[in-house]
Amino acid sequence: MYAPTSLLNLDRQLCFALYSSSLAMTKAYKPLLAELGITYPQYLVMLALWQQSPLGVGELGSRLNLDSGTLTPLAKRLQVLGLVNRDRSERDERNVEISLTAAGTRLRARAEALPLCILRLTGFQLPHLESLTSELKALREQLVANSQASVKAATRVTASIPTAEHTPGN
Amino acid sequence: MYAPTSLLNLDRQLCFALYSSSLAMTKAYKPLLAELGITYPQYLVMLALWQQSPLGVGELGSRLNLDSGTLTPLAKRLQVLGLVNRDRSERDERNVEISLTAAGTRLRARAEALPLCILRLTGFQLPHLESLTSELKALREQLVANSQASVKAATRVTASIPTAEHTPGN
DNA sequence: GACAATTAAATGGTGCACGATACAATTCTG
DNA sequence: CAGAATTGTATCGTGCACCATTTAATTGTC
Repeated sequence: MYAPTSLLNLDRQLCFALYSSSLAMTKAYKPLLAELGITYPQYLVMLALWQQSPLGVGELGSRLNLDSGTLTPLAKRLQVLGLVNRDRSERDERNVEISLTAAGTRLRARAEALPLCILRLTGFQLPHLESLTSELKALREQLVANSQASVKAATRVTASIPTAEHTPGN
Repeated sequence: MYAPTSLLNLDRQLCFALYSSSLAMTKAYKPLLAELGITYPQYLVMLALWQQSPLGVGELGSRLNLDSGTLTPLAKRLQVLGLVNRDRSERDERNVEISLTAAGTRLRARAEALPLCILRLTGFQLPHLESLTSELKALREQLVANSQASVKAATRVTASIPTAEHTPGN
């Protein structure tokens, strides 16, 4: 059985290009991160904390677009590694603040070599890499905004909650 | 603690842009695929099979860049859903052929609406989407080729297997 | 100031991804 | 043609992602 080219062709799908290049990127990082003793999602958390520490679980989640079900166990593993602390906020006991330990801060120096290693692996020129990065950021924002709009529109119908604004017509 | 802009800045990372836009894409597909009763990786397998069926596990893996540890249980779930068959090849009993059932073939018609739905969610023009797709494909190929080269080079050193060719000298 | 809504994390369950290993069928080699 | 290497799947263990639910703390309201 064979189907000719169509809109469903695997190699035409943006979704698949995104999916497989993201997995390939993760694999490219893996041996480099293994030397630091962390996984790829753990590295992303460290990147966020190297920019600002401490960060609450929720704030971390909104920066990385991950939820507490992902971040709670991940942060616990980083804690076991001695890279972060997890402490309840005193002002609001609901909040858990993730902060860098001394070892976590020190790790940053060893991580600084990574961006250049990866740049080389891509074979891209820096400006090209940067424009691709910002295009993907724009794509993500579009998807998040429009997906939410669709869900909201559906909710509005099923729950019949009247609202003042117009929904952008899917 | 606050660190100013640097090469490690989260929003500058191509890896993070890829990672988060890929997850956002998966979430955008989720409600659409829920109506078909399948998950996103299952959808990718179906895309491959709609192009050609049957496909061996290995062939499927090389098209999707996934290994048997991922595909075997995934294909079993598709089998439980009644969308595919899994049969040992008669010519070579090691091979397991994944083939569409009648229901699996029928599902294609319902999936044909998806690409346009997603195109709308991206807010992109079709040519823009296509160029981004092929750029990501090129990126993936670069990463796969260069990552393998690095690993090979490392293996060559540690195992001291002499070879004739030069390794691209990162 | 009790009590209902809201908010923030944590928990439990499912489905990937993937490395390492195991196992069986096939192919290669002497 | 017997044993060794190779090949193709399956299995197991770990670590995500994410949904739905739970629990605890805070805020809003009467």
